[in-house]
Amino acid sequence: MKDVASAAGVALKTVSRVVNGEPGVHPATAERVRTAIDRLGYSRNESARVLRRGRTATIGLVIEDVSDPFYSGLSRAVEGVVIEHGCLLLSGSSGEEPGRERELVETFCARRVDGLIVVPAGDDHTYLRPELEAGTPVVFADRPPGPGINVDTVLTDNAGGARQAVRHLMTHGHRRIAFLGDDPAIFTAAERLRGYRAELGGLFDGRLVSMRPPETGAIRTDLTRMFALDDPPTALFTGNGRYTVATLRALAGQRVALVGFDDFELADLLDPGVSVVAQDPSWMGRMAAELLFRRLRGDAGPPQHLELPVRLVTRGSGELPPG
Amino acid sequence: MKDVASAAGVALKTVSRVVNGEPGVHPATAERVRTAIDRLGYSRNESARVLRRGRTATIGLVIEDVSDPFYSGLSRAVEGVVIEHGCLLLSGSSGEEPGRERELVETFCARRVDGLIVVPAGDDHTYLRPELEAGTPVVFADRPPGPGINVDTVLTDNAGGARQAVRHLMTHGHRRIAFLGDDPAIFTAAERLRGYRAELGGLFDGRLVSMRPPETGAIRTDLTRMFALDDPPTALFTGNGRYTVATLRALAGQRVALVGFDDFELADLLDPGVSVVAQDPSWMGRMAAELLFRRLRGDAGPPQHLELPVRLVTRGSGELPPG
DNA sequence: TAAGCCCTTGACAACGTTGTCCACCCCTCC
DNA sequence: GGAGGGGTGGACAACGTTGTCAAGGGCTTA
Repeated sequence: MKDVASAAGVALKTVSRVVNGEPGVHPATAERVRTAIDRLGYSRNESARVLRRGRTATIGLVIEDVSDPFYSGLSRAVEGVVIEHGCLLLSGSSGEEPGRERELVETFCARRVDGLIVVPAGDDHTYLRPELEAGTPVVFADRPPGPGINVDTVLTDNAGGARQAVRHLMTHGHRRIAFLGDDPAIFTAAERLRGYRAELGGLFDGRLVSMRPPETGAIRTDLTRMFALDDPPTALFTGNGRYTVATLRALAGQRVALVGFDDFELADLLDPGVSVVAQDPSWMGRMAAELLFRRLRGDAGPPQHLELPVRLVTRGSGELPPG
Repeated sequence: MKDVASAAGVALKTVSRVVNGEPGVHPATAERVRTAIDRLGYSRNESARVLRRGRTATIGLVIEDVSDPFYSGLSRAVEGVVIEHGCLLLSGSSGEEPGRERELVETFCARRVDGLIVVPAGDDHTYLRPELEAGTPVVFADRPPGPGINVDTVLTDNAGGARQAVRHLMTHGHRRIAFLGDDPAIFTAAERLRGYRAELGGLFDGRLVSMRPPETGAIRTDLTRMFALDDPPTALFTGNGRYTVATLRALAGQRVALVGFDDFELADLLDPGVSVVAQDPSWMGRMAAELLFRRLRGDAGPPQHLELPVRLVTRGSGELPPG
């Protein structure tokens, strides 16, 4: 910038004014400056700008794993809104480890991101206190923050979705419905289990619940055990996209009524088509980002807690009769 | 930092030393400083640090679309390597628009990323010249840079993969093999078309080539036209994952021999299982990131051009006989 | 006991930008 | 013809950190 100034024969500040499109520069001068900029291939050093102005025009996004379609859809939507606002996105995957979640958040904060969107892995977020007090807006998505932290949150109607799935299966005559899902330490898994249990009411049977890693082998073991019961399950409810796929593999073509949580590509091409309770990850991402930018624009209202509805998509697998 | 210093009764520089774990600080002093840091909730301002040191510990990644499984897999792998090196990842999707690609790259450069990994959308990258001359390493992935730019590049053996796919179908008796793929303005599409054509040799027939948007409707139209020919195709080769899926939908259960480029989840659960030529997106991401960090470590050798092999995965759809 | 050395600490400048404030010039109006 | 005002341009400090250099103090050694 100094070089540009001397090349154009003007003061530093004038170059700054041209670069920032500030008024009060003679067109001819501005033109001379722009020529010098092009000739020298100058580009503004954003770090210095950030240091001086205090805003980084950067948003931090912590998710569980970019390569999971749910989170990559969410990422894409967040990115869209962020770019619209002239900002950039720093993102990282926590891999479901609370330690990495915290590390990522703290690194992002050290870089002074203007705001954060977090899909938490842990359940203690008191470490966010200093940042929140410093005025950095934070939005939680998919899962709520731990106790003692109250900020904007966008969740899915997990329990309601599970109830819909179970009700759908019951409508088609099923009374013995198994649940295959994640560790209930994960908020969404716990909520879905809760909805499943609530809808089943007296029909609930703990032997029909399997909480294992989402691997075909483990799931096959549990399915075998369940099918060997005197009153085996006639239908399955899978707790998320990964479980649905792993379960389909474990079934190896065996036709069993099934409804999954989360939609996935090709669900319609399988035989039978897989009925699901569909979330909309881009909607969630967009909502979270919009809440964040509302805060950045100065909205100081009480924290918002959104719960997005789900949609039952019937494709055949949920309509198979018992037996 | 100033506050921490005065709280601990030491000089600014001493705090800096403690924060950076530099030697030559008395343990007792260091402890006092750390206490002050905790009490005040201080966290280093990375922007200032960057300004002073000149390194941002940030890598920029430009891809086509995070929500595409190929690119999200690549992203995840890049992220892994980047984190291993203590850096963060700024990422953006070009959406296949050269303008956005350039904007993203320039924004990343203005933020002084230490290095860039680019899946280009355009074919003119002369705008990278100033950055390259300034010493910022750039690695191209999946597609090569435009003419006049010679930097590290990681590609897939697209033509070879296409040849394998076609050969596989020919082995199973097919002579009329259609190609459904992307606009050949896209490097990978052009290469796959080239491989397809080369392997077919004299059997090539332009009427069996369809290059349309990857939409089921458009593809169905073209398939209908092809199947109405006097000598209709008996097998299909689809140019990438999106085309494979769109084509399967367009076929609506009709059993036609098919091999697709790109593996995808559930390919094995369809009936028949879908045979594919599989790329490994995480391998590509890892290689690209490792080339980049090799440069950052000072390797000044000539630009490397890697071509990753593909793997034919047979699952049934490629082994269907003609007719 | 004094000289010399290492260990610890601190003062200061610099990174590249922008906000504040001031100086200048030319034009217009009294 | 002089004063005031709007339109330009520039000097300077500050953002928060780190690299350089030097100074102080205690210890060893002759």
